[in-house]
Amino acid sequence: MDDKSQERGGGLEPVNSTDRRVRADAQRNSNALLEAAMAVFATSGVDAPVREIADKAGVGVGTLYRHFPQRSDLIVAVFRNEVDACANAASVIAAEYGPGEALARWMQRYVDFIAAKRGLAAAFSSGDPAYESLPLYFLEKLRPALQTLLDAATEAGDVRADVDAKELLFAIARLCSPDHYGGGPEQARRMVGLLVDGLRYGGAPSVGPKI
Amino acid sequence: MDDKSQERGGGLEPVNSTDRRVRADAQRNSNALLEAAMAVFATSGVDAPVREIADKAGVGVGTLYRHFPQRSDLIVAVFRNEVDACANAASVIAAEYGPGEALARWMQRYVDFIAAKRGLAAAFSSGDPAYESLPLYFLEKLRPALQTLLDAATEAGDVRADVDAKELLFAIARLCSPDHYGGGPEQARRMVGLLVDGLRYGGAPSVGPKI
DNA sequence: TTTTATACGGAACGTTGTTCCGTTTATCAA
DNA sequence: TTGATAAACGGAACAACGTTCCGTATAAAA
Repeated sequence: MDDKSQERGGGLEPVNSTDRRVRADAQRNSNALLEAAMAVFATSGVDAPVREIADKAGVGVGTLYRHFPQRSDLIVAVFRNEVDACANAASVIAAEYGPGEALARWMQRYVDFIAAKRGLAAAFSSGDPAYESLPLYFLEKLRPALQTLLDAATEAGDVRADVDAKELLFAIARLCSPDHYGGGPEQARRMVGLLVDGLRYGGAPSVGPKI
Repeated sequence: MDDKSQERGGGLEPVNSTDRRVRADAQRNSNALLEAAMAVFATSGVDAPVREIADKAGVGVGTLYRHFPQRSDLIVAVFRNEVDACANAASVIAAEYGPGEALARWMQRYVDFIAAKRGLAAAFSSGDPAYESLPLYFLEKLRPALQTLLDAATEAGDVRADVDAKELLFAIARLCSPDHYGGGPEQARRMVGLLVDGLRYGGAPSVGPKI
């Protein structure tokens, strides 16, 4: 909506172009609130009361609402934060492992993210316009991350070339979906593992179905 | 949980085996509440306040809670009611049209139901144990209804034989899912129409992929 | 009609998201 | 270093919600 959101992406330069600098305690509290919200959402779910988050951050609710004018803003911030973390993990993992292994490991990292996001997913589908921008953000951050891993693995001959990063992201998200009544989270892991093996299958030789 | 739920399925014999008969006003109010809830949920969504429903039914909140001890009970009742309506529509439509046409028409009826259920779907995935029984109810009511239509259409040679009713139900539900970012409800209709055409395709001749 | 179990209505309670405002404090100019 | 001041703080207060409670009204049985 409005662009007065200061440094939502977690920037570390608290300078406000025309005004004073952002006060140190404000920055500190904002970070504390984000961390507290992350922890509370993880333990008590997204429906946890804001007071619980404010308490955990050691601030009053007034302060909470100063930084996150609505409850949904807090949820959005946590989501974007975790999307960023997941996207950033790609380059870290890529620096540590070979292309094929890196791809597989990041996949599982992504599954963890989706599984954690599960509680939030319901909120996103609630029709609240506050969450409208999230799918786009999700795609813009995660697609390039995965694409880079895919390209590297493809060039190394570890993985077939005919897979679309976006489709892969959504396919995995669906595999983790709870609509498969009866299947637990380990089923999701198995399915995703299968998917990754499928990617590896057509690695160097160009066999297999070329849809 | 407990089985003191009197006549949840909409039975019309208000006799309580060992006690007195159910009071007429109680039955009347219960029906009024169910109808009001259906209307309110359709217009204001499942998050509509209970007072709004009580008002629409011309009843106090105390009466509402006498019939539906928890908010979720009201949602469950509306859901089951609409599942019943959708299931019952099958035989009505079957009596009015030929097997193939009946199948196609009921499909669209089912799509309408799923679309209306959309708001409720989020609540079901919320992990609230109050909704645990719904998927089973959904399947137990709707699968036989679709199976009957499918059998008739198959026997008439209008439709191929190698389709599972349960899978079809879930497939359509997924086609109507909002996760296909950007696609509106008309896209769902198109996709389902495509699916129905696919069923018709392998009708009398047994060609086509036999997965 | 009288009786009585039952259902009714809506005030009242506890918990939520959100707002408000008097108080505190980090920053800047002197 | 030291006021001045804009900014941020804390938590009481508010509105709206789901839910409970209980005095009152009433349909059904005697």
